[in-house]
Amino acid sequence: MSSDRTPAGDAFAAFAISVLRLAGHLQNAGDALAKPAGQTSARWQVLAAADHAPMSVADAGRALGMTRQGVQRVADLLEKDGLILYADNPAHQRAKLMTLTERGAAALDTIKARQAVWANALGDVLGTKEIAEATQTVIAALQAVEKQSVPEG
Amino acid sequence: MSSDRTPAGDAFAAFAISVLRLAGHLQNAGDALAKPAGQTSARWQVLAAADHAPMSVADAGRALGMTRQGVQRVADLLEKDGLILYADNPAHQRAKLMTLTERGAAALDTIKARQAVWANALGDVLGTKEIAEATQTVIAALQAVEKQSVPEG
DNA sequence: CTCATATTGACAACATGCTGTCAGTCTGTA
DNA sequence: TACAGACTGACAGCATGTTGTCAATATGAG
Repeated sequence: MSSDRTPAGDAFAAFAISVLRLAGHLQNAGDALAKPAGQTSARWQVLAAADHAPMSVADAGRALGMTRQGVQRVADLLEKDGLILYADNPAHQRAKLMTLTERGAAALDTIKARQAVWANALGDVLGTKEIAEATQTVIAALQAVEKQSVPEG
Repeated sequence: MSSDRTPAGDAFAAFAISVLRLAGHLQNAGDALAKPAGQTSARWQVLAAADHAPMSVADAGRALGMTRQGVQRVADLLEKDGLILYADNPAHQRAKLMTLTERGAAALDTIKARQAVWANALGDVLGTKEIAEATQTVIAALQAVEKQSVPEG
């Protein structure tokens, strides 16, 4: 019947399930890494974007692959907690630039240090070469999934 | 400084970011595959669990790596839409068994057929061998992340 | 300069999944 | 049998991120 999968299809389906499971664990690990700084994965991502360069909420959304509305909600919470502030943007009256406060920078430093310890340990366990090769396939899959549209409804 | 990452740590961090991005795309693809059947990825997962064997909401939660509360919400929606029904469980008065209705089975078949076409195409593009090797590393990472606890707060 | 168009922040509604809590329902042990 | 502890469904509340919509602000073509 038409719903049978080829061996290659089976392999990709198993790969996809594994990737989704790993992503769940990585998400949890990210939350755990950010927790001692009073943050979460989502807040950490926005802090990191603002640290990379002062940028508007919409900019950060594009950089993070999220909608600007989603970033906006997190950024408003970060501002309320005093981790970022909205600086005037000389080039745009409405689109303020998110910048880290001292507290925000300190929180980000804490998380980065913890993340380094964690990533170094896992890198050692798995092996640099194996990780690099798997990353290539993951990136290839990313591009293929983006390009390959889902079969028409 | 203590937050410097080793080459292996850099490799793992890049790998993690790629995996998280791919997971997002796979999630979107899953929603797109399920959409013509009027379903979503979450509903599809619960339907598939109930199709594999009649099971309680808590059983499905364990099988899917989710909390029973999360499954419960989706399952209640599926029941309301007539895709599953809660059958009496001779072994437990409260824990009813989710079973597919005809409509539910039909929806699942539609999704499975579409998923096969999609997975076969992506498997062809990426290559069975490369996918299998990457899957091994992803699984190894899964086990390592589970085992490796995050550095103490 | 003017005006159609795109961009941006703000707000509401929704989907998904989590933790916490409670009261029923088993289950194993004394 | 009796009862402590585990399991289960139900419900509330929260975090995350999405789509849709609106008004204010830039931007570019004429």
